[in-house]
Amino acid sequence: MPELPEVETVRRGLAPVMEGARIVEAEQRRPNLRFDFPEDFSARLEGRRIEALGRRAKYLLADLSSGDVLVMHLGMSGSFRVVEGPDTLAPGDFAHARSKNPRHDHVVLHLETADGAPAHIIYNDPRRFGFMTLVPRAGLEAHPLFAHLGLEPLGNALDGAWLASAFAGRKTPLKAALLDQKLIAGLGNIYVCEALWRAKLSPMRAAGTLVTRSGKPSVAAVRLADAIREVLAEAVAAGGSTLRDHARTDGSLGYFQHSFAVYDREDEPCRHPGCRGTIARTVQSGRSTFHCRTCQR
DNA sequence: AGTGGGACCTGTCCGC
DNA sequence: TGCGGACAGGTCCCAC
Repeated sequence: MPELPEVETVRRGLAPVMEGARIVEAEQRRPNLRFDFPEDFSARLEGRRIEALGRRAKYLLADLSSGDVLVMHLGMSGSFRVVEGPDTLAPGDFAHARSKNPRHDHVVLHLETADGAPAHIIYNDPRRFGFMTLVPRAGLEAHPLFAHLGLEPLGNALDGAWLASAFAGRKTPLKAALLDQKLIAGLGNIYVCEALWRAKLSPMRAAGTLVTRSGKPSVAAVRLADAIREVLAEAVAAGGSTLRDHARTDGSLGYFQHSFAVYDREDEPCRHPGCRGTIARTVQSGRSTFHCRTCQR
């Protein structure tokens, strides 16, 4: 599920249960996901208290009382479910509590919440492109996973001037530049397509063309920065997008997919007022790009 | 520097 | 119904 809005939605679902909770048992059901788990994964979790659950780009970060940070990435197909109460998967559980495919439940954190109640956090990931690891808080920013991560797009720093300077001199297409986590961290295929459509910019246009000769940000750069912030904020407010699986930790669905203007809308009419174009699907760096050739320039 | 391809995995959908 | 191929929200690595 996971671009920034989906990861933030997951964070908001998990935080009320995880923050302040103690990890009673960490059940690791296979040796690896995308990467091997650390050898002492369970031992470094059990008995610790979760002090806060944060997010950086598409990573979830659980601060532990030990000084470690539990780093979690959902890959393409990772999801979390929360089950409250003493029995994890008892027959009487709500439907969402049972996994559609329990064989992909790879990690289960058994918690005692801040209120002293039992709760269970279940990580399911059919494709196993996600991963979890433990990193000391002190060295987190310098860790290879984070050292080269770019700007957080919902922070205050992303504006036209920043975009124009970050993209200056780059001949790579806007689509590729926006997907590059070293520049902006958190965008993925869907929201890049959507932001470019909102800004009426072609995904094929060279990223470096967003700068004017005077060095000031172009109108296009300002439009794009605004579009990125708006589409992400709206998607977060909608609980993210749910394409083919549960997005949220209580089993409910995000609904931003109903607001897609271009993603997965090949051959459908462009939604910009007055535009008679239709949405085209092309492939850029091996991934589908959806855009309107008529109004995106 | 930039691009294209393949790799990592499983599930689903579509056409024959 | 079965089977093969294409495709999927991410990222890394290698060859040109």
